[in-house]
Amino acid sequence: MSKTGTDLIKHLGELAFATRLKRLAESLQADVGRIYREMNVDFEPKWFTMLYALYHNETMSVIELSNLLRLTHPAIIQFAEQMQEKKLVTFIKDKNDARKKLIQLTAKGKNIFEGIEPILHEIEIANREFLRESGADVLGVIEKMEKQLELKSMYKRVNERLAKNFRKEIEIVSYSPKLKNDFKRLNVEWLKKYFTVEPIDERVLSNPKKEIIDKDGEIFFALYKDEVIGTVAVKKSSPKTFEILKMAVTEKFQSKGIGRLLMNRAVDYAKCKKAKSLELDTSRKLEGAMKLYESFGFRISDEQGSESYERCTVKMSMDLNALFFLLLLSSFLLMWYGAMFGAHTAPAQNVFTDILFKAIEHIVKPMSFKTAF
Amino acid sequence: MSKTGTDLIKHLGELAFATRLKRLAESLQADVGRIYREMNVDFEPKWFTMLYALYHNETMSVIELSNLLRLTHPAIIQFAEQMQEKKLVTFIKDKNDARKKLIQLTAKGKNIFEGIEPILHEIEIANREFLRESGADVLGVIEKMEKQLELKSMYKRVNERLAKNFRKEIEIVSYSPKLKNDFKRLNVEWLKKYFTVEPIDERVLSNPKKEIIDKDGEIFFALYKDEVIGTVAVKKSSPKTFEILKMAVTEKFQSKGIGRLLMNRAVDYAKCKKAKSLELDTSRKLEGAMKLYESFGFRISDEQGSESYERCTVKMSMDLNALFFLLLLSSFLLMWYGAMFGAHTAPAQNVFTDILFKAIEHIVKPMSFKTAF
DNA sequence: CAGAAGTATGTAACCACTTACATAAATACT
DNA sequence: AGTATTTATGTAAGTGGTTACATACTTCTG
Repeated sequence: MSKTGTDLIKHLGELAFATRLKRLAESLQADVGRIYREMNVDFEPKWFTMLYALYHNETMSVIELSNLLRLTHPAIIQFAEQMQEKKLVTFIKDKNDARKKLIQLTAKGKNIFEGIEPILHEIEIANREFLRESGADVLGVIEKMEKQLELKSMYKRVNERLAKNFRKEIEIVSYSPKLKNDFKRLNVEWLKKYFTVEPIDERVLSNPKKEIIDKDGEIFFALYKDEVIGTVAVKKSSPKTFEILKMAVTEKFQSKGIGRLLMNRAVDYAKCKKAKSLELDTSRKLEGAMKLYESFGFRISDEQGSESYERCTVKMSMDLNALFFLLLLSSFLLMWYGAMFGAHTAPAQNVFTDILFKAIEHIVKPMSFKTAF
Repeated sequence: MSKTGTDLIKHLGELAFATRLKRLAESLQADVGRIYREMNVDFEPKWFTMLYALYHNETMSVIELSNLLRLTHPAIIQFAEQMQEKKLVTFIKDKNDARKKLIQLTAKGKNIFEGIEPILHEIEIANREFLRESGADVLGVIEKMEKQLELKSMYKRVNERLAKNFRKEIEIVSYSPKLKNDFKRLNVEWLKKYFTVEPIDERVLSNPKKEIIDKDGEIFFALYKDEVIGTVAVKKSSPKTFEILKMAVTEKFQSKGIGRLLMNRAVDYAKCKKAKSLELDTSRKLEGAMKLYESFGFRISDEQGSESYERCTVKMSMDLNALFFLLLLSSFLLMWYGAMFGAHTAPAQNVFTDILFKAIEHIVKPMSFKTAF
C-alpha cells in the first residue's frame, strides 16, 4: 500500500492517464446530474444535448442526431423513446424518405428547455470559473489532444512502437534443408485462405532446391524466437531479370513489418546478382501485399483477366536503374528541404515530408520504367 | 445544423465540458483495450489496475482495493471473480478477521503481469509523447482540477450560484391576517415530519395575533412568486429578552438560504425593539436549524432531557451586547489581515479567512455569554 | 457481557450506453 | 428495369460499472 499511496490511478501517471481523465469527467457529470435531480424538473441530464439540438433545429432524424451528438444510433433511439414517454418529443414520418423518422420537440419539450436555461447558465459559469481556476486553457488543450488523436490514434501510436520493438527481435536467415517444410507450410497457409494450392504451386513449394536455389535464387526466412514466421523466394527468370515469389507471413504476425524485412533482403540479393530489373506476380485480392510492393517501387506492368490462373494475376515490375535514379532525385530533394528546415523534427516538417513524398510518387507512378529508361 | 456545426459537444464549450472530457477519455481507453485484445493475452484492460495493485502488495482485501482503485466494492468483487475464473487470483480467509477475504495473485497472475509489462511500457511512452505534443502540463492541470473539486465540488459551485439567484427573488413580508393559515401550514409540515403537533403548538399556530403580535412580536413570511415558502416568529418573552420561535421553511425550498433571510429579519426586529438578549428552543434532531442558529451567534444555554416536551429541547440564547463586541473584534482582525494581504482575493487569502474564523469560533464557543458579560 | 453501532462482503437490479445483427427503403449500376 | 449496394432505423444482448439493500462479523459502550 505504501508503495502506491492512496490513489493508484494518480500514482500510475501516464499509464493510467485515460482512467484518471474519465474519473474526473464522471465526477463532474455526476454533480451536474445531481443538480437537475434536486431541481426536480421532469428531465434527465443525458437528454440535455438532444434537447438542445432539437430546440435549435425544429426536426432531426436519428442519424443526424447520432452524428451531431457523437452517440450511436441505438442510443438516440433509446433517448428519443424515453423523451416521448415524457411527452417531450413527437415522431414524424419524413415525406421524401419513408425510412426516416423525424424527431421534433413538443410544446412541453420547448418549455422544459426554457425552464432549465437558467440552470444551464449557472452550470456554464461555474464551469468557466472552475476552468479558469485550473490556470490553463483547458478547452484549448483538449482541442489540441482531440486533433492529435485524429492525426494518429492512441492505438496506432502504441502499435507502431510495439511493432518496432518486435522487428528488432526478428532474424532473417537464408535457405537450409531443414527449413524446407516451413517454406511450404507458410505458403500453403495463405494460398488456402485466399485461393487454392494449384499444381504449379505444389511443384515449387515441394522442390525449393530445384525450383529456386538452383535457378541462381535464394529463399529467406523470418525467425522469431525459434519460430519460422515468414518467407520469400527470389530467382533468376531471364539473364538480367529476377523474380520475387512465394512471399508469405503467418497470419498472427502480419501487419508488423515482417514482409518489408523479407522484401529488403530479397531485393538486396537481386542487386548483388547484378539484376537490372525485378518482377513478380500477385493479385488485386492481396491489397496489403500490393501496397508493400508499390512502396518498394514496383509498378503494375500487365494486368491479366482471370484467364490462365484461377487467381487473376497482376504482374508488377521495377527497373533497378530507374530506382537508383529515383533515389538520387529523392536525396537531392531531401537535402534541399533539410537545408530549408534545419535539423528540427517539428510536426510541420513531417507534414512537409508527406507532401514531398506524395509529390514524388505522383511524378513516378505514371511512368513505366521498362520504356522510360 | 449549421447553427451548431458538426460536433455539438465541442460547440457547447463550458456547458458540455464534462461530456467532452469523458469522450476523450473513453476514446483513449478504447484504443488501449484494442491493443490488449489484439495481443490476445488472456487478460482484460479493466483488470489492469487491480493486477498492478496485487502484483505490488501480495494480498489485499476487497475494501482496500476499492479505496485504492476508487471503485465501489461490488466492482472489485466482480473483477476478482472474473480473474479467479481465469486462475489469475485466489482468495484467502483473513485469520484475524473472519469477514475479510484476501485476494492474492497466483503464479499465473504474476506471469501475465510480467508478460504485459513491455506493452505497458510502450503505452506509457506513447501517452507521455501524446501529452507532450498537447503542449501543456496536462497531468498537472488535471491534478489542479482534482484539487479544486476537492475544495469545492461542481455540485456546490452550481448550487451556490443558483441559491444566490433564487434568494434575490425572495420577498420577506410582515404578518397580515390573510397569511394566518400559511403560518400554521408551514409549521405543521415540519412538526408532523419530525415530532407531533402538541397542544401548545396548536394554540400558538391558531392564534398568531394573540400569541405573537400582541406580545410585542412579529411574524415574517418568505414569498417566492406568490407562494408562501417560509416563516418565523419573534416575540417578547421578558422585558429585555425576545424569543424566536416557529421557524419553518417548506421542504422543497430548504437548504437555499431562506432560513437565514428570515432569521436576519427576526433578529433585526428584536434589535429595533432594544432587546438585550435573544433565546429560542430547538432540538438536536434539527441539525440544520441548530447550525443556522449557531452561525448567528446563538449558543446552547440549557439542554433538557426529554422531560417536559416530547421533542427533547435544547435552549439556545445569545447576548446582543456580546454579539456587538464580537463583531467589533472580528472587524479589527479583518482589518489587520486586510492590511497584511492587500485587496487580493487569492485562494491563499480565503484559506486564511477560514483559519481566522475557525479561531474566532474557538475563542467564542466555550464562553457562556450570560455569565461572561 | 449484552446490545448498539460500525465494518466487510455479498447480491440484485439498474444505468447509460455499446456492439452486433436484422430489415426496409433508397440509390447506383449495369 | 432489375439487381447490388448503401443508408436509415429497429432490436437484443452485452459492458463496465453503479446504487441499494442484506448479512455476517467486529468493536464500542454502558
